[in-house]
Amino acid sequence: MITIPPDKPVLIAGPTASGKSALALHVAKAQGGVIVNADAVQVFDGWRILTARPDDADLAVAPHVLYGHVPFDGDYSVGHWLRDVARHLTGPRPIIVGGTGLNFNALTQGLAEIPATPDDLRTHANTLTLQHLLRELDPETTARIDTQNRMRVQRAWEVLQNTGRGLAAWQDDTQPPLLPPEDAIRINLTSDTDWLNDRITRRFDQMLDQGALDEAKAMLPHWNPNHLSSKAIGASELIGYLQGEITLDQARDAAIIASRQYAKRQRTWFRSRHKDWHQIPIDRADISATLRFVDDLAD
RNA sequence: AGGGGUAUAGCUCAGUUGGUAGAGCGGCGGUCUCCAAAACCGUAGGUCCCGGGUUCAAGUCCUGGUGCCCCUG
Repeated sequence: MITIPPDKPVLIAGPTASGKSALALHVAKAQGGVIVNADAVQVFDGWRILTARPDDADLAVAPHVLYGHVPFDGDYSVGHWLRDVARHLTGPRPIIVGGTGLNFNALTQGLAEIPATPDDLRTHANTLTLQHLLRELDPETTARIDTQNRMRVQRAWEVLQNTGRGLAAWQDDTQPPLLPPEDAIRINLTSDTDWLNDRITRRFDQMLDQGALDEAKAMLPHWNPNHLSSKAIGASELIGYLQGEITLDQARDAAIIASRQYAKRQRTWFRSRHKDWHQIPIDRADISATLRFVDDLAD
């Protein structure tokens, strides 16, 4: 049998459509545990098919947590996730799976504990120009961030405004991680790019077959591109089709391209940050062979 | 068959009064400690359909051909 130490959490990271969830499910089925979502978009309700959230059959196989537990119009971020995931580190062995690198980073490397930005401050910040934000930043922080990246600059500005302390100073005070890397079995799924791109295409068509359009129709009355859940790849594309702005083919192509680009970003992130994780080439092994590989890791 | 139009980067197109070419998208590489399925940065691609001509010089003008589109029969 599989001999993963029963108490060590399992971390499974990999690009979109690489088969992370299937692997997590197999591990859970074989040796128990709770599957914990580490994906930034699967936490939201709504868009279940489009975000490839586990279906009823999956849920029957193993307990799943942090999937669809946030309203589709709700707010969420790494901080929320870290607090949520903390509650699942003490019970049955968690199998933490997802494609959001920032989440794994916060979990295993730590995240500065900074008071949340109040809504009205965020709203106000949204109206300011990049130049204005930069002008009011502390030099320490300015030197550390990408000053051309509006979102990073605004985040830094909000922190300084809200707390009176620079983001750099906060980051320097980052506490030890909730889950040190060595305390977890870390699996990083890799694959040939062409292989994955093909899977991305097939998966989107599968989503359409499974009723992604009906899902989009159901979401249409509530559609608001500003909702975090609206960032799900394919959402704005399918809504655009339903609103007659583009053809279904165009929506499909755009969604597939966006997925490929997302996968590329994930690959870049994992390549640089998950160097010391176990690398599993998922495209060169079937699930059972991969499971044996996982099994070997624990020896 | 006749008339008109068009042919420039993988795709859609720009190229001013002739001075050997650009953009957007896509591709590829990278950054990123609280919007991360986000945001951002960098980079490689072109025998300008083919042949001939005018000219110091042609993507740009003339001519023959070919492909595609439209109109008329």
